[in-house]
Amino acid sequence: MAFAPLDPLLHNQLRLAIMSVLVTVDEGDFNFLLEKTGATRGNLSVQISKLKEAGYISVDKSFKDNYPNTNCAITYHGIRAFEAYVAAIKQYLGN
Amino acid sequence: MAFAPLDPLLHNQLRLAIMSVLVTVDEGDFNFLLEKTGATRGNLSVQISKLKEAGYISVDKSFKDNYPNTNCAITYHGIRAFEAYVAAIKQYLGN
DNA sequence: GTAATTAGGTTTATATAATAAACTGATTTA
DNA sequence: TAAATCAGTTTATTATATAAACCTAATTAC
Repeated sequence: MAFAPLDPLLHNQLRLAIMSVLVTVDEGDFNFLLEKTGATRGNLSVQISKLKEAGYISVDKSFKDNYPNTNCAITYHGIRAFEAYVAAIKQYLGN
Repeated sequence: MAFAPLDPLLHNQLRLAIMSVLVTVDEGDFNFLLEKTGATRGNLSVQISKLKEAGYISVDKSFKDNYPNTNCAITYHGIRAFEAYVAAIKQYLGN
């Protein structure tokens, strides 16, 4: 039982938090994620981009009440990656 | 239930693997950790130093059969930190 | 006996990454 | 119309992770 490698994209506090939120709600916008994760806007923006680029989440940008609105949803691929990460890191945690 | 911060020292694959091994065996030398973690010597050396500097492990360097031998053991402080990390990251993993 | 190899590590070089600070552009309020 | 707010993005800087190169002593091969 060697240690499985940890997906570097998910082995980051903020990106993992984003995925952790999205895996339960299936949809959430920028401000929702901001509140749930406690991140700064800049950091959240960057990490959303990386998750999108990897295909772990889908990002829909539109306008809502005259303001830009960035809506995020986890993808099937993202769910699989998240589950794989959870299984992998549990090997490190004992029990 | 906001996300607890993850101890940056433990939120690293190799350092977490080292701690994961040492928390179960209580003592292991460089080659033992090398085999268990699958790391390179350089990386293992660096990460052992960081864990030692943080007081998470104690390191005893001696000679064994004419060769240098680096023996590592987890400290009480290290056990506490590991347990705190486990509790914290579980918040991210769901369930 | 000395050259090459192995053992057990350490040091350093570099590339990547994480994060906050600064910026942008539109909207609303004073 | 000036100032403040909203919703983000871009960039600049610092830190980090990792492998490659290096080091010293011991052993083996010739």
